[in-house]
Amino acid sequence: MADTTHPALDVYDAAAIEKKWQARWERDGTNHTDVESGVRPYYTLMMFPYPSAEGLHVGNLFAFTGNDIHGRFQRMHGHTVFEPMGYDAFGIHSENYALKVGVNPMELIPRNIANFRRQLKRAGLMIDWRYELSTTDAAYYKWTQWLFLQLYKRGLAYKKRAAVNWCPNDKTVLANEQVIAGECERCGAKVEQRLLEQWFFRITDYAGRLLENLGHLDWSESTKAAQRNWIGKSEGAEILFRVEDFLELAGAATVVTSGTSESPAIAPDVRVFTTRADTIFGATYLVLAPEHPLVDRITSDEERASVQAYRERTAKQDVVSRKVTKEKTGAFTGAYALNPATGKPIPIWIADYVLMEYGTGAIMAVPGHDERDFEFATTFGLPIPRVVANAGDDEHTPLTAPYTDSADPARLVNSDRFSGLPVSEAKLAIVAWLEDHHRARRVVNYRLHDWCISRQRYWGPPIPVIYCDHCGTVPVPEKDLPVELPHVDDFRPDDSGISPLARVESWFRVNCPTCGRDARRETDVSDTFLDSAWYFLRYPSAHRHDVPFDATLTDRWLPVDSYIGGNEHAVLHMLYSRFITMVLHDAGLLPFEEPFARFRAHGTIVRDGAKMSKSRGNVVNPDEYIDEWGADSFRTYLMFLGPYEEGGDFQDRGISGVKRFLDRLWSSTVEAQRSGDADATTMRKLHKTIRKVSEDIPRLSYNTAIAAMMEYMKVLRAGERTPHLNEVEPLIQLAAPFAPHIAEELWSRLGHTRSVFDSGWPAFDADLAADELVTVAVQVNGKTRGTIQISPDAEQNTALAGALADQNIARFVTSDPARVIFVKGRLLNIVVK
RNA sequence: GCCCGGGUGGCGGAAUUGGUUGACGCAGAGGACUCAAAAUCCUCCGGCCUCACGGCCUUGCGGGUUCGAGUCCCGCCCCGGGCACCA
Repeated sequence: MADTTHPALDVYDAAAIEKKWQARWERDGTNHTDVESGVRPYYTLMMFPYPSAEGLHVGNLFAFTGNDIHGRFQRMHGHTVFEPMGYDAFGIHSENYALKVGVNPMELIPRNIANFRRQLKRAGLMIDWRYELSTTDAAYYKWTQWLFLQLYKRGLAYKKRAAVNWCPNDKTVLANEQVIAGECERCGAKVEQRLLEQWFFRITDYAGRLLENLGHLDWSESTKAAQRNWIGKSEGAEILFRVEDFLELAGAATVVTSGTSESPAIAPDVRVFTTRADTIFGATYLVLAPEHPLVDRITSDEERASVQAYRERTAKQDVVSRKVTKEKTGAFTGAYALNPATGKPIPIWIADYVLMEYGTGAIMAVPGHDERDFEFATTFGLPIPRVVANAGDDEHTPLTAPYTDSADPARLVNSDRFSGLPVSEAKLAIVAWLEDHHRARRVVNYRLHDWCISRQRYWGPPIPVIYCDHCGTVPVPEKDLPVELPHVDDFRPDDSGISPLARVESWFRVNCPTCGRDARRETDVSDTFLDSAWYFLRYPSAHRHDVPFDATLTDRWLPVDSYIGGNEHAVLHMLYSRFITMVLHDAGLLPFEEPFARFRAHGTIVRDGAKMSKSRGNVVNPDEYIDEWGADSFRTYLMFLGPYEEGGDFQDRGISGVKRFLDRLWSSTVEAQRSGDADATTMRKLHKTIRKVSEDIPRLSYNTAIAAMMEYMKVLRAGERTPHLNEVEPLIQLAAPFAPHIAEELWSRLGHTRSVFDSGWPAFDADLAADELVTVAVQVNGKTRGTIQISPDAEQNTALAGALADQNIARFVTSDPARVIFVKGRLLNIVVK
């Protein structure tokens, strides 16, 4: 094919020119990034897709196109832009599909990827395909396993037996993040509780930093808010309650014989966490989580049977319904503790509304000022004293409902010498007072849990650990990585809670790397979120086989300059990525601790007002639309249908407007080639458009940028005149990020030999954009009564004179103006009495 | 319950961040071209009143601040998303 051959002479043939330019870009390496030494590197990243069998989703394309426009815009501003693509191909989703069709994901995934690649190439994205990666390649997951080892080395990976979320349908453990309202995020099955040995990452060690750093990240507010919620910081105090009459309770004999380091002879303290230390005078009982380790020691003989029964009952209950059920149940332990504020004994109960995982697993119950405690006290007939009063109340006003306000008018009552203090002051004063007696300290708690990364499944990177009877848990030496995932015919999970890999003896039987004796591999694989928690580090170094990420390249390209993705990953993926980055930073392997300098969450696309779903049959298949309208129209329409960060409504009819715009761009260029005259009005509009588009693209305000170009198109084509080349050329450049193929085609037809993406960005000239006359709105008493045309820098007097010359305006000015407000070039408001 | 978004014509959505509400597009109406249709091009297009000039109303609801409020403040209602027996 000769370069000079144009697919059609004067008609915009999208299919032909898109094919032509995709081939050209590939041949010329137009989209190649000089990763080693390109000037002003700019890393635009989009969340990599899971390559499903259904093919590319419009949601993906919406995200990628938005990112691509931003990247192309940066390139036209002289940056070396790196826009890589990869596949998040491990995980339950792929595996379940593979099970359904009965084909090993090792065969399935490459097919899906090939289809994705084909679709992505049709969309005309500025991807450097030489850096493509898949998390399922051993060359990639070798380093995912390496990452595990780094965390292990630093004491951040540990194994514990824990009650975990078990999905009976997918037959695997789920992270808390993957349980939505008590159901499996993937399949919707009701999640159960199971006790299994699991690997965890100590993300809770980083809770404070993960929260703190959010303050200075340039991210979508919604994403930051979601992370804040998830981390769930709460500031309060831990207070010690001494168990009363402990010796009597435990029985003197027991105490003497078992007087070890545990020293049961000393009455134990119950440590509680509270954010309302101010209400301590109203704490009339304590509640421990049923699993609390102290329960056995303090339970009296009379209550032992009922306490035991209650504990067994809760243990059987699944994690979910325990948290959702609001009815208060519990059992009295027979023990009492001393309230350190009042010095009075209060009963100790156990109840499932207190969770062992949060705080200290024990609370001081203040039924008067906490809804849950109020319910509990009501159920069991416990006293409900008032220790906080509102403006109209006093210490005698009975409580018919819990009073939980802590804002201003609320003051302490019935609280000894603290009575009368506002809540916030009382909090500090009471904690300080108890602190002096070593009965309290200020504490910060987080809702965040450690990250469970074990999966009893097949389709993931094996966790690189070996168990040896002599040496214990031995991490696989780095030189032995990757621990390759074997091809297994029967990869179905079962109820055993053990990974399918445990059935492959030839694979898991190994020699201990330390002592050489018989040992066995860990048969669990790691969570997919670990794969995606570091992929952005891999892209620039995708060609390096000796290191996960090259120091020089990393320094050049990271942190990511612009990250775009869906808010469905606001918590999981984005939080884990930040955590992993911080860990690597602390290990001295990265110079920064936040991976994404700027993040914008894109919105979701619905169709005809309804969420797209297979069952509803309203899923947009990109291939069909690209076939019918061309990628340029499709891309531009996706960007036009709503504000990028909010998404929008995909309506089939709407795409024609965008297509018409591109048609007109085409014919205007063709016409302009047959000469034409430059025109001041058009130039003025052109420069206004350049300014608008240049401002809108960095803000991801793509819909208004396109609207601005359409507006310009109207002016350009107004009347009988033929447009001038100087009026059209810059428009081609402005449109190029949105519709790259047609832009390249028209650009080359105008005689340019280099890509439009290397042509720079049209300059905005304020002088050329300046209006000769502006329309000023004239109001009388704030109501618009007309407009006047005046010079943009005309003063108030001129404007007023002009306004009063207008009959319709003048008739509302019934007396001398009491006041005149003038906003230059905008508005004149005449105020009359 | 708490935390983020959002509510503007028949529809998708604009609005210089306190200054002419409805840009741009879709749908609709009328017209030009055509034997005709498609395509293309032009005009109109929030509601009510008026022959018209023009007037009144209108940004979820109710108040307020201001010369002026879609935009700011107070109190509500509804929709989408996140968190939630987290002490």
